[in-house]
Amino acid sequence: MTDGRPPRADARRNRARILEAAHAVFSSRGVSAPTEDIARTAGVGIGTVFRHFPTKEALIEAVILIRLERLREQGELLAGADDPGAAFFEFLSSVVDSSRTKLTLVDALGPADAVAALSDTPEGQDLRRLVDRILRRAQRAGAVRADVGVNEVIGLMVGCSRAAQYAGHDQRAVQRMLSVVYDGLRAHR
Amino acid sequence: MTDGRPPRADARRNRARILEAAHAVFSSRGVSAPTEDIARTAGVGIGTVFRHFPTKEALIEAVILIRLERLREQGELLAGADDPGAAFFEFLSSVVDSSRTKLTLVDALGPADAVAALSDTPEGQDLRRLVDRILRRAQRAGAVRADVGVNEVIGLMVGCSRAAQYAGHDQRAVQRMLSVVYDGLRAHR
Amino acid sequence: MTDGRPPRADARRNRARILEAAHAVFSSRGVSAPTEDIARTAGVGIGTVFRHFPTKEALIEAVILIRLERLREQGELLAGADDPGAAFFEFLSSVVDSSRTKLTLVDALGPADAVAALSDTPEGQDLRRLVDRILRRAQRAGAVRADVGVNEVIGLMVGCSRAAQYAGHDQRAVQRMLSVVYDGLRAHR
Amino acid sequence: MTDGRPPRADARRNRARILEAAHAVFSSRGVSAPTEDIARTAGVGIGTVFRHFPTKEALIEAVILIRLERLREQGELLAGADDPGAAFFEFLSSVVDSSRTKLTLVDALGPADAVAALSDTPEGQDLRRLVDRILRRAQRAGAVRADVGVNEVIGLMVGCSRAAQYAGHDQRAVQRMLSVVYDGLRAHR
DNA sequence: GATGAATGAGACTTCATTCAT
DNA sequence: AATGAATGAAGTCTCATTCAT
Repeated sequence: MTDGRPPRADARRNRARILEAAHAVFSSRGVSAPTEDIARTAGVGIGTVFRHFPTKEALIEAVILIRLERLREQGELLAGADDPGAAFFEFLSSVVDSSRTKLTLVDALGPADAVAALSDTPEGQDLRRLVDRILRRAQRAGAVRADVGVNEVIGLMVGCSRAAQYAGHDQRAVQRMLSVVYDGLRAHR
Repeated sequence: MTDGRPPRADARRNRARILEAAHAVFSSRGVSAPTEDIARTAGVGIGTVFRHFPTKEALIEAVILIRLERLREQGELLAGADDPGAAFFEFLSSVVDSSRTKLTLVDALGPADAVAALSDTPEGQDLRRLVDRILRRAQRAGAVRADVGVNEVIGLMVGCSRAAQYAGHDQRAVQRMLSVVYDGLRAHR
Repeated sequence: MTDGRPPRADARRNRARILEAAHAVFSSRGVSAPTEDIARTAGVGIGTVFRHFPTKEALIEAVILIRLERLREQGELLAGADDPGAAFFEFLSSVVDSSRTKLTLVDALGPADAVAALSDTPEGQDLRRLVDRILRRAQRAGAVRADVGVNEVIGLMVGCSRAAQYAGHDQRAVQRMLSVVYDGLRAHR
Repeated sequence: MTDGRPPRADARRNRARILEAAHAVFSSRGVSAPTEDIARTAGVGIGTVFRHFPTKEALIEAVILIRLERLREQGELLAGADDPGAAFFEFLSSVVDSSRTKLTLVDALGPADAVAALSDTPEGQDLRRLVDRILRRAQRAGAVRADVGVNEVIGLMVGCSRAAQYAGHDQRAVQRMLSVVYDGLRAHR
């Protein structure tokens, strides 16, 4: 009845297409884009979208979770890198880099919800733990000042993403802004 | 139509009330709040809102411009302060502080529009010039590193506002995040 | 602000038109008829319907309340009639007669809700009290058996309405069915 | 296609399960319950439901016909009972009793369709003939007044079912209402 | 100038029915 | 025969904007 059978091949394919389309549409036009457009982009009927994601919110969430997962994968690679300091800053950069879109990690949900998204969902907690690990390692290696915690780092990630978004195409400006924050994060004295 | 006569007293009063109401409503509930609610808060009919601001977008813009103006006033005060470095950082702090709302300076409009708002409007350009002045003074005084320009500073303001928004009520976290950025901004070595 | 001013003339006119249209449409095609059809019938936009009645349910309720009110008016006339027994049966007949439609007094809402509608709303309670009065008067006059109460009478009204609905156009059959129930209601021996 | 072969065993089993599930779901939640829920309750795919019953309406009809058939069976038993009057009233009671559900014999379809269902289908006509038989026997025995016919009796059954539905859980009220109608049906004077 | 009722496009969501697997 | 994913028409409701009062 409530079988654990794997979903049919076509269903899986459509689900992936919808997520891809949602990602594209949300990224370029914001989460307020009509669901119908996502369906069209995915090449499916709107009913199919709602079969896979019962509400629009669920769809947004799913797209965000994928983003979180991607970040986690990247972080996982860096968590064991030789140079803990370099790994930390590289991770920050990759987060910021992945936010050049209208669907920022957390902008999608209201600010309050954003915190929730990172605390309430297993994926969010995973990512949080990972950031914690990367951060502490860098701190132990003396590459990052000791008086910041995960919360501040995540906050700065969010802020830098926003700043980068603001700077738009001007990559040089982004680099300069990041270098300011990075300098601030480095152990001093 | 475009007679140069000054607006009637009640019209001016209504305009002010609408702007105040819009600020309150947008700040607490975001720009997607229905215009009708703003009219109700202002104690006027919805028709009056649209008479003063032909589209909702125009209303949002007007509210933002007021914010910019307030910032400019604060900046103006600091532009001549005794300690140029302190003035610079105080200005940053006041910008961040004024962003604890759902109507961030630039979140309101899409990122692209945001840049436009700061470049295209006279008010935006005024503010920009002011930031430039405060920044250069602090740099000449040796309080801020020389390799950042207005663009980066404004970008960091936006980013810090977002970060503060993210941190929500946790003022201590906000302080720690700001101290990181401020350290990064200070002249080093 | 929250003024008690009477609604504008055109609004009142539209409200009346919508109620009329809703009555007509619901009666002939059932409450599941789309709201759009009611709007079209009333000659207004669909937005106007929802401005006056925030949900479809509210519209249905309003239509039913009018029906209740009409019944109450008829009942009021009979409550003081010379022959209490005749008045009682006449009232029953008028209730049944008014139910030759797809919007029966209570069919509209689920059975449970129906009871609620007659108990929860002031209008329903008014009508209930009125039925009580007419019934008791007839009982005191010896025209109706003493062992039935308001609840049973209202239940029988509902049932007879349904039976009449079932019989459709065959008025003779309706008469015969009613005469059975009326005989049963008369005081015996 | 229309080969006379008997249906496969599993097909027959599924058909039965679907009808059972449809009965359960329609009874408790009304005919507007989604077909998908019936499929789930029956433990089959929705495609299977539509294979057996080409439209939802056909499914509703089938469920109703089963109800008619059950009634016919009960009636058949009573048709030969010793006391024709008691049999008649017992039959009425069992009809009313079987209607404590959201799928009343006839409520399911619009009133017009209901009559049709009882006249057009062989099952409906069978039941009608049966009611006729039970009624006439009771009339011959002097237990029921002579001036009512099948149509009125069926109409009263429908009405009493509705009245009982209205009374809901209050069985005492139901009894009192029925006693009124039964008294009215008895031969008088 | 002010009011707020009217408008209608468009958003989200449901569900009977079809059809590839 | 059975399955359940896909479909899209249709329904309810929102809200920026217009316009008669």
